[in-house]
Formats: sequence, structure tokens, C-alpha cells
Amino acid sequence: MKEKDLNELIEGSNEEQIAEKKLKILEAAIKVFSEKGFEGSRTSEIAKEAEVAEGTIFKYFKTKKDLLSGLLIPLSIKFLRPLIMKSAEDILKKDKENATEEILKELFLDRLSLIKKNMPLIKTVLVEAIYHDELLEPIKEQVVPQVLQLLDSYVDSHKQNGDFNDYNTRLISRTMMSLLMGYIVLSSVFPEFFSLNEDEKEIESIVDIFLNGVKNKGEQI
Amino acid sequence: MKEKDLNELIEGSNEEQIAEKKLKILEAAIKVFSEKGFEGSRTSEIAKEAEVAEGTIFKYFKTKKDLLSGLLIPLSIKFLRPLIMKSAEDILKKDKENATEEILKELFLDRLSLIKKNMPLIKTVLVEAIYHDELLEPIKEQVVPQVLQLLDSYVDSHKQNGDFNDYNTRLISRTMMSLLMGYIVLSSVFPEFFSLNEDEKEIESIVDIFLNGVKNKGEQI
DNA sequence: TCCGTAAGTGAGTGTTCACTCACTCATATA
DNA sequence: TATATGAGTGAGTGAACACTCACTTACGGA
Repeated sequence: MKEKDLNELIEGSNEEQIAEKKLKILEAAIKVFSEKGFEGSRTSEIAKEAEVAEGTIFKYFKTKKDLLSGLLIPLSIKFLRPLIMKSAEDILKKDKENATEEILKELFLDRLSLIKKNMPLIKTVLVEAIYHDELLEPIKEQVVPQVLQLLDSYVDSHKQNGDFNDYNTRLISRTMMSLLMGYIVLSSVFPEFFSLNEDEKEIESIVDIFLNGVKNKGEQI
Repeated sequence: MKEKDLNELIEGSNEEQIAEKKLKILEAAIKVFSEKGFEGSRTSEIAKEAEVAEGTIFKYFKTKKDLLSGLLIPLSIKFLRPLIMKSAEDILKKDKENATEEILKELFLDRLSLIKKNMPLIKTVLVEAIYHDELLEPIKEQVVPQVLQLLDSYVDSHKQNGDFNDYNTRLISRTMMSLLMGYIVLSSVFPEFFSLNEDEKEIESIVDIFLNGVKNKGEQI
């Protein structure tokens, strides 16, 4: 069932139907790459994981490297599209009705679960992008601008109605990303040091610090 | 000259003198690993970079993997020790005399330049720690607790004298780390999107948001 | 000067790996 | 039923790799 998800998404979006075996190979590649890294993974292991013969991999992907590039399509479909679409709806619709705190909390929690659900895929693509420039380019062209457009426009509207201080918009967006990324990375790599509470409590605190800072205002002169 | 740095540090700290060739091999390994990743690196390339024969590598390191573990020693000496020592001095001494803003700015800038200077080493160890658990353990035992002890005690003292709000200490420490990490990662991986100013201006803004948050207090009811 | 020791060398080796290709077989069509 | 097609297979292959080892060289002490 799990491997159907991707296919449905792709069908639903008018892209060419991806063969069942090809899908299983991609899912297997995500799993193995995320556990061993690209160079540390063996095509034989991916074949085993996908329950196909090793030759089948090379029917669908010319080289092992093509298999890595092939992950970019699942990345944009499974991760990027929901990221963009759901955000647009939620933020823009509910923004006026609810407190900023609530909206941000919901937004952060939503992004958090989306990232956690796609962790192996995201991890693989981001880590390998460090060593393979070809991977970084599509991210710079397709992912980052979309995410920033959303965040920036959200921030801008709050600056305009006086909710937010007049910091540089991009600085505020970057701060939001830093706080969420930092939480995810630190609490998953070093859980014994940084996982203090359930996600919901944590996100609440993060939003609170983001909005109010740590300084005790009673102290100010 | 560059490869002398490490040696001097090690000598100065009463550890055994590291042979010149061994040092060159470690420096070369840091360079090659950081460019290609551990599995993507060839011992032949490391040998070439270090200007030694391939066999020499295996005189000093039993296996290629030992070479990776060997990086942990340079890591703690080149990076961790200065991190701990300089912080302890600076923060604790100047804390009372200067404004919190100034201390934090100096602290962040200092950590930033230390991290940037050791980027290839830090990058390699952190990325490979994802795939090799043996690397993560020393970090969990030697690096993270030390850094946290420092940060936490700094935060605690500011909570006690009323400078900081009564958030969980670890939460505040994590926020500081997230903000700095986020800035470093985002502005070095996606400079065209996130490098807005010189480091000093950026750090000032980060400290300001950390202390005061983004919310416009005039708006509050 | 001669020897002993140890650092350094690099051609050689066995293994592992990505990739190929001649083949099988299930299904579609007539 | 007979034939054609192409998806799928997996033993085989050449290249690349980590690692070895017999050797060379440099040097300190007798």
C-alpha cells in the first residue's frame, strides 16, 4: 500500500504513470541511501530491498547516480507540493481569525510532521546535495524560492498590519526556519539532551520565544 | 606551516608527539573526506594530497575507517578545546561589565569564526556520524555535554539575575544553538537567499531577535 | 665503516562492485 | 493455438579499490 501513495500522487497530477517496479526501486533506494549514504549503498542491496533482480534497476535507471537524481521527483511530489499547497490554504485563510500564536503553532506542527514523515527522503537528498552539485540546483530553483515566497509573504503581511517589528523580512523567515530546523536536528540527533517534551509543548515554547524573545522586559531601563 | 598548528597544540597539551607524516595524512583526509564524503574518497587520493605513498597511510592507520576515527582527536583539539576555554574566560569575566547584547554578539561572532575556520573537519565528522555510530558516541560524551554546560550556566546566571525570562534553561540554550547553526547552514548552502549582510550585522540582528522576539509590543492588548 | 632498526615505498593481490547481455516467460494479439 | 513483444532476470565481466609485503633508504650507535 505504502508504495501506492507516490503513484496516486503522480497520476493525480497528470504526470506519466510510474511502473510499479520502478516505484519499488525508488522506495528501496530512499531506504538504503538514508541508512548507508549514496556511496555506501550497494545496488545489490537496493535490489534485494525492492524485491527485484539487480538487472531490473538498470532497466529503469541508466546508472546508480541516475537513481539518486530520480529521488528529486518523489521529493517534489511527496514533500514540496503538500508543503506549498497546504500552507497557502491554511495560513491565508485562518490568518485573520486566529491569534498569531495559534497560527504559528499550527504551521510549525504541520511542517514538523510533514518533515518527520519524509525524513529518509529529505535527509538523503540534502546530505547528498553536499557532494553532488546537480542535486543542489533543482533545490535552489524549485524548493527554496517556493518556500520563501510563502514565508516571506506571511511575514510581510504581519509587518504591514503592525503585528511584527520592522526587521528585514528574509531575516524573520530565516529565523523561523532556523528554529524549526534546529529543533528537528538537535532533538533527533541528540534526543537525550534536547528532547524535553512532546512536540506540541516544544513548538509552543519555540513560537513563544520567536514572538517575545528571552529578555525580561521588566528589567529594561 | 598549516600542518604545524595541530602538532603544536598536541605538544602543548602533553599528548604524544604526532609524526609529521601522520599529521599530513590527517590533514589530507580532512580535505578529501570533506569534498567527497568518506565512502566517496579514495585512499590513493588522500595519499596524493598528503604527498606520501599509499602504503604509508596503512603504516599509521590500520584501515580507512581508522582514518575517519582518527579525525576525532584533531576535532577535540582544534575545535572543542578552544571552544570551551575561550568561552569560559570571556563570558564569565566580561559578563558583569558589559551589556548582554554586546556579550552575546561577541560570543556568537567568536563561535562563528571558530566554526568557519574548522568547517571541513566539523562537516566531515558530523555528516559521517550520521552513518557511523562509533563517531556519534564520542561527540555525545565529549562535545555536547561540555558545550551545554557552558551555555546552560551562562543562561542560568542570567535567569537568576532577572535578565532572562523563566524559560527552561535547556530550551534557551537550544534556541541559541539553533539560531547560530541555522544562520551558518542556510547562508553557506544557499548564499543567494540567506546572506543578507556581513556576518557582524547578521549576528547583531540574530541576537536582537533572540532577546526581544519579533512581536511588536505596542500592538499588545 | 658497518650494522641494526625503523620509516617509507609502490607494485601486486584478492575482493567487491556497478553494470551488461543473452536469456526466460507472461501476456497481448491475431 | 501460434507468435510477437518487452518486462524482468541473474550469472558473468572488467575495473576499481583497500590493503599487503618484500624491498629501499636514511640514520644513529659501536
